[in-house]
Amino acid sequence: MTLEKEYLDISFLKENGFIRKKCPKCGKYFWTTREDREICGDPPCGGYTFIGNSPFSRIFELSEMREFYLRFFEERGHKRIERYPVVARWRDDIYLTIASIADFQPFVTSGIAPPPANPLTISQPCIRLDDLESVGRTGRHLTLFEMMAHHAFNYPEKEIYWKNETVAYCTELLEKLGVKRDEIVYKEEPWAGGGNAGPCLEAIVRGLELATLVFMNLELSENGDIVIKGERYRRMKNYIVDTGYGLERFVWMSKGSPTVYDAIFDGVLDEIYSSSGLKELKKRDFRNIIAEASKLAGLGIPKDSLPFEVAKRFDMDIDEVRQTIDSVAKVYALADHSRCILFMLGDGLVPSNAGAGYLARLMIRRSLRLAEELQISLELSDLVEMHNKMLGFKFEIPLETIYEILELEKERFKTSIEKGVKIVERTVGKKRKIGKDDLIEFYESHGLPAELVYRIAKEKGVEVEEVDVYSELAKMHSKAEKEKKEIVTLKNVYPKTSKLYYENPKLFEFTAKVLGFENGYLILDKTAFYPESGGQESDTGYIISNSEKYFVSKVLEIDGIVLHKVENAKEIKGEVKGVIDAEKRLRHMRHHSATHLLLYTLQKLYGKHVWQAGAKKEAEKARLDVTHYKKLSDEEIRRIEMIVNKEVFANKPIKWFWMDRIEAEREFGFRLYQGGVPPGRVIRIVQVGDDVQACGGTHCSSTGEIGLIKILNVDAIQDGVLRFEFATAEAAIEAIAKMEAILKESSKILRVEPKVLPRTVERFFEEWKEQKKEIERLKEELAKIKGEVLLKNAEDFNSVKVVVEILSADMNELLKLGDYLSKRGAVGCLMAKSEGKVFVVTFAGKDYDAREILKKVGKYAKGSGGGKKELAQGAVAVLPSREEILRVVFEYLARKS
RNA sequence: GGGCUCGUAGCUCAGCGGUAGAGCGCCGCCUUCGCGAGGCGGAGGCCCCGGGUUCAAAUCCCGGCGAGUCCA
Repeated sequence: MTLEKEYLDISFLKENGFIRKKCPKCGKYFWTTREDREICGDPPCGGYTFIGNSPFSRIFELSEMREFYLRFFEERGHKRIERYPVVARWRDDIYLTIASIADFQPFVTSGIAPPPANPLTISQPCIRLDDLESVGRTGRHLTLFEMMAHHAFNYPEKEIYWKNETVAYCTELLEKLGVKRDEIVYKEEPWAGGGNAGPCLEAIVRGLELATLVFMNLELSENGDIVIKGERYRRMKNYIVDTGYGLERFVWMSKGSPTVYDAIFDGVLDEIYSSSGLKELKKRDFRNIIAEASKLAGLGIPKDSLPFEVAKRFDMDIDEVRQTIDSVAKVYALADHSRCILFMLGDGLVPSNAGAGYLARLMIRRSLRLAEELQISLELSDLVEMHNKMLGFKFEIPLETIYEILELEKERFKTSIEKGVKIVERTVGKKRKIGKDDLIEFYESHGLPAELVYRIAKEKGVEVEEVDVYSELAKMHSKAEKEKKEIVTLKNVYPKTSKLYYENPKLFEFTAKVLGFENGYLILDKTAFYPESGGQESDTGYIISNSEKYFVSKVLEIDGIVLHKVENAKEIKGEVKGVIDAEKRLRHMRHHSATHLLLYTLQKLYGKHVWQAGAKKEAEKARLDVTHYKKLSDEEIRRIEMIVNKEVFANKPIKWFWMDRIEAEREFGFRLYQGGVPPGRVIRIVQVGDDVQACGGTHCSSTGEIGLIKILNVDAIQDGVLRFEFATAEAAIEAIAKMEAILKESSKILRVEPKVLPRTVERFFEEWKEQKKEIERLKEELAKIKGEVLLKNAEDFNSVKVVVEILSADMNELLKLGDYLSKRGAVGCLMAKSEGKVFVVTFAGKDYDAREILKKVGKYAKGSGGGKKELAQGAVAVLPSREEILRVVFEYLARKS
């Protein structure tokens, strides 16, 4: 089945003079009111024809356009919604908000939760890094853009509006902006993404795609009957109007500027140009060149051949054109990237070497490199400040924090490059030629762009293999595989388990009805057993059935059904009694409440960029991972410990209640979702002191019950993420006792008071080093003295001194002695019995080979070894007599001379 | 989350199975009226930690810890 008929039933199009045509170039269908229009006009089937000639009736700035759009839809019954953060904290499948619909996935789109309003309109800043390389070069790509949208969520029992209304709105909006109806092209293009799909119309005006109207009515399904882009889909019960209008593109079209960058970054571009160290950028006549390049890019001409085409048209030198385009592209990219960075950091992303934070670091480093290549005198923070002023947006993170992060990142990048340059210089100094593998290693392991390697190699006059490192890397990474998780599946269907612990976390005994028993897992109608979730470990305890006691070792939850893993049970039926290990549960509860309190304290002390990045609550200790851009000193950690404990001592109440998710989000914001986003229309809110979070865990009834919070350790698990390990109440006392025991034991061994332990240990360590050196020196001395004696008593072979001796010494001493003798031209063999084997050292002066002597000895006494010509070492299994060895050595000498 | 690189003297690093090295810095001496420069000499190493292989491990293998980097 195809989607074709989905387009044919849009009666609005037919009733308003649109006719369906097939583009002879791309073979796709499109709608237009003009009989004489042949092609769809979408690049590459045509080019931009609005540059320098806008179809709009007036010019719009970003904020004017945004307001115009939102008001247009407000006036047509849509509710205006505040933008969501660009960091998609409510999603576990994507790091960044890539579309307005991403705000409502997965719970709203799947029908589990209601939308915040219906229909609604929003202007959602989105970040897409897929086409990073194109930014600045094509004239239209941006890493951050605002997707203006109107959405309608339709359900089987209630439809808001569907295709006709959507196309009508789009047409009306464009006409209101001055676009003639016969300039509008609606191109059919099936859409798929994020597990959903559906028919889609692209609204194209003069070659530029201004909006995408998606009619999302399909979902991924293995046995679906509709195939789009190789995946199978089936129809959804609910269906969604998902539109996307590019704010920046609308502004661009209104101005008819050469590029989208010229339309939206005007002030910033001027600043970059005038502070640039490059001469040609300070001239303004290059703008025609750029306009032409942009138009050509819009025609779909590959970016590599752009300079050639432009040079042809302007009758210019191709290298000059290439250089100009290259430099200007860098200016554009820098303007774009710095705005993206403002949103990333402003919405609380902390740069890191892994995870979401890496994306921020990537953008910052690219920008720093661009700024350096352009030799601009402005700092990254200056650009960020300009964007911030122009936008007039409110960000959660204060600018001062953003500047501090940028400064730190700049320093990090600098040291990393300095280090890298050294590595390259070393390699270049050693090798004749730098190959493909070297270039890849430089980039992947040390973060060094190929351009830098070329430059250094050129300076040193070393050849470098000509390869496209980046496409090589892309090839390597495309092979990545995905793993599948294993999950427990149930044979029968059960109702959701009623969770008694939600209302009373101190209920440790209960009775319940058995609904099923599969694979050792017991399913009840209700339970007080807490299943593992939210980082809180599951309860353990007993199930008593017919006066038999079964151990419950693990509890988990699947789709609202709680599974109790019961040990050594064959069958359980009827009514059972559940008994929970109360001690363990209480410890979990204290750790859980303490985790909330610690996070709250950290956010209060350091700022809103502090987010939970993971947590685990066990009986002995708990851990909390948070994002923060700096490491903490010991003093700071002690201060945090003190402050968080004051919250404990203040004995503030802990409350939990159910709340409408939309209302909760409105009242408390997204900071609710520190531990992830719970599904459902109504969510459980836990208030620990002044902290509020969405949480399904079990908690104490007041902060005082936590007793005491002892921070055991803090370390960085990656750049930008700190891990706090801590313990509460009994667990804290246990942990402290453990430390104390270690201290006591250590001081007992040294027979000192714990408080002088550091000093004593230091003294011992120093003395140990001192004595080690002394022993070394004495051994050296001893070897000399022994050596002298041995030389005096040496045998003689054709005036070569031969020394063979069995001593009591260790390997080190034998070697020193052997070395001494060898240097004095003696030949021979030393042996010593030690540690259950016999060490052998042979030496041979200058004219013989110690390794050969060792071989002979080894053959005679069952052993092996090796070394240098002058001195060799090894071991043998049996200890021969001195005479026997002497004979072997003499035999060797006799054969050699 | 996954991959890769690196942990050796105070610093920058070499060595990559066979008795731990270089340059810079530090200390002393010579030279100088003094400083600098130069010359000579010296101090300074749990070769990140823990296992394993081997006659022998800084070096090879496995596991940790730490630093860096790329990708998702």
